[in-house]
Amino acid sequence: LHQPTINDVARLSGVSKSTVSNVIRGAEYLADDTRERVLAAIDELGYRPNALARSLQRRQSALLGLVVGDLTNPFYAELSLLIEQHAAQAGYATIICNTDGGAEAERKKFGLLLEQRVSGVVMLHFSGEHELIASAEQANVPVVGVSTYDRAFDCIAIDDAKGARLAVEHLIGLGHERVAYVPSSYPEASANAARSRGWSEALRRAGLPRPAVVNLPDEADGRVAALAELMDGPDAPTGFFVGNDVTALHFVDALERTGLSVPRDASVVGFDDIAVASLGRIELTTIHQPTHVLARRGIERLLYRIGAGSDSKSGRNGPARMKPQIVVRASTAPPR
Amino acid sequence: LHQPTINDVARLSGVSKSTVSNVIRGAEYLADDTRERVLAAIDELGYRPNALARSLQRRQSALLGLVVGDLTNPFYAELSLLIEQHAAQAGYATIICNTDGGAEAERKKFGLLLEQRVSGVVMLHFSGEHELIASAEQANVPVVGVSTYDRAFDCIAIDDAKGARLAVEHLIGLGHERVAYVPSSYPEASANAARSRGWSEALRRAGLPRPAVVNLPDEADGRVAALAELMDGPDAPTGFFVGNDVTALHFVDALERTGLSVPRDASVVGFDDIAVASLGRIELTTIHQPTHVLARRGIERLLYRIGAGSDSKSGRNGPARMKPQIVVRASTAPPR
DNA sequence: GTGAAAGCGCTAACAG
DNA sequence: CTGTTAGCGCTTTCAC
Repeated sequence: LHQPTINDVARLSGVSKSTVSNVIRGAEYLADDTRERVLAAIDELGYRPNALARSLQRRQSALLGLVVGDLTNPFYAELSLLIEQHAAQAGYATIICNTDGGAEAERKKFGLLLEQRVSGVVMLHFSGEHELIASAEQANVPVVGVSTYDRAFDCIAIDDAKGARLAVEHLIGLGHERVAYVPSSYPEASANAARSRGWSEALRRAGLPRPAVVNLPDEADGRVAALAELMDGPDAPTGFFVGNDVTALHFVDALERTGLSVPRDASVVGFDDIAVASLGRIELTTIHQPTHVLARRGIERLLYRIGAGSDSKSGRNGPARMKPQIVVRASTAPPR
Repeated sequence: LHQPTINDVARLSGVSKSTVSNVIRGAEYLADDTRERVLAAIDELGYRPNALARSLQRRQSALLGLVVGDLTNPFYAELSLLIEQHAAQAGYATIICNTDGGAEAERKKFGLLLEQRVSGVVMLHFSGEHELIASAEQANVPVVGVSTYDRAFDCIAIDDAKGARLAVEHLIGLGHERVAYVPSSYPEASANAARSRGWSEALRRAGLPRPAVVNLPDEADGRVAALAELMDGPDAPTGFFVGNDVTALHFVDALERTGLSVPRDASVVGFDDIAVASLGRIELTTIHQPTHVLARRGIERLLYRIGAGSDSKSGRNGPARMKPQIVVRASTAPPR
């Protein structure tokens, strides 16, 4: 009725608890026949080590936390997948927490993670509440940011400002003179800020004016109406740099529902290079993010810090910034 | 240096461990001032209950397992998100496991989950290895399938065969007489079988012949070549029912890369109704799946079975099947 | 090489 | 209403 424990195995194989423990953990100096007997007992009973007990005793769990703003965004779904894979490979199980980008949910889930005594946490989104990170570090659980930047923790991310500059320079190179910025609808605060900075920087360097930031309503109809109005005047932007691909997809959609066409009437550049962006029907020009590298290096960093254990801040590094690359597709063209 | 424990709280507030435990667990019959003192100590120390210890003692963790075949598929990403939300609301943390549809990864991750002593697991994909489920049930951890069907566990899913029939009947109604089936590339064994069954059933009822199943290569170039060949003859299918939306997107893409156009030269119906399917550029006709209902009912079922605890199979139900609905968009039209 | 013993941090009777 | 007690299943010295 109750799950077999190490005691049951010990009894059945006629050795002591500790011997069983030794074979489970693959200790050295074990008589071969002892090991065999124990192993036999283990699978006769279908014994499975209890990670709860082990973690309690070791004061170190095999759990990692993963905080995601919006799992529904393919970019984050892919990062999540990759991180889970790497974690599993290292023997860790991943507790996933979606925050919907909200600070409250984030705080609550973060608390959950700390109670579960995760050994570390990966943030794919951070609302900026520094106390959270402080409480984690104080509890000795390292935090790393992947594809999100904050000075509160180690992070590995793309150079957002540079990516934005690439995007805007591409548009400028095509001949666009009024290039607007459309922030992504899920506020990745830091990324948005950096991308917006890159945008104005590129404009400034080219000596071009800076059109108003285009904030669109969340729901589809409102978006179309707002866009129709925006695009009406003679000074309407002809090029748009959008904060991320998902938003860019919606943006193009809304634009085209107003009767305009991309790239004929307006050019659009996204950010992330999610899978659908390369579909023939979509062909979105965008800034590529190397998800595999981000995930791998993020996990490496986290595991290193977990391993480094109590020898304090030893592991703390400056933020690692990857070089962005632009992928030119068919959503951009010279202005009319 | 080490995290504060219940003992530290007890000492600081001058009461015993159990009293602290009582206030944490919100026991009744507590003197108000005792509670206050303890509460004060708790946040002075920044105490956080250790879920590991609690779970060990209670022989019941606050962890749920979530097994996903492909988190990269927006349909599963959304289900995962919803399930995590519901789980969190019920106080459970969700351990996510991607299997890539492989039986080996599934077995390995499933083992991980059982070692972590999850209280239950939700399968969004199942490779069919019944021993896994048996080992879980024997360890007293209930398993439910959401949007996947298998007789080994409780499940809540759409009626796949009926959905397939709707799709095919829609094509037939439009005048298509050669309607082929394109299985999804990630083999959801049971769903694929049921959808294929629904497809032939609809064809049979209409007295139409059954074209060969269209199995396409995984990589893009191969797909295009294979399709070009398939579409070449005079008896090429004019209507296609594709196993899921992601595959349908790729299918349309490949078709159009051969120089054909959808829906002019061929009609395509998908399955799932993922978000991108409704984009103006895509407008994929598809079978809608009520993700919210699936997730909610799946979790309800799981929590019920967890709660039902040892009073055995009491909770075991027949599979619940939801009615599918077709969403007609612009990827289907009468044949030329 | 193997066993005995002392906890890890918490809960849950059961006394007081 | 609060404290005492006995573990949950495992790891880890330290003797034998």
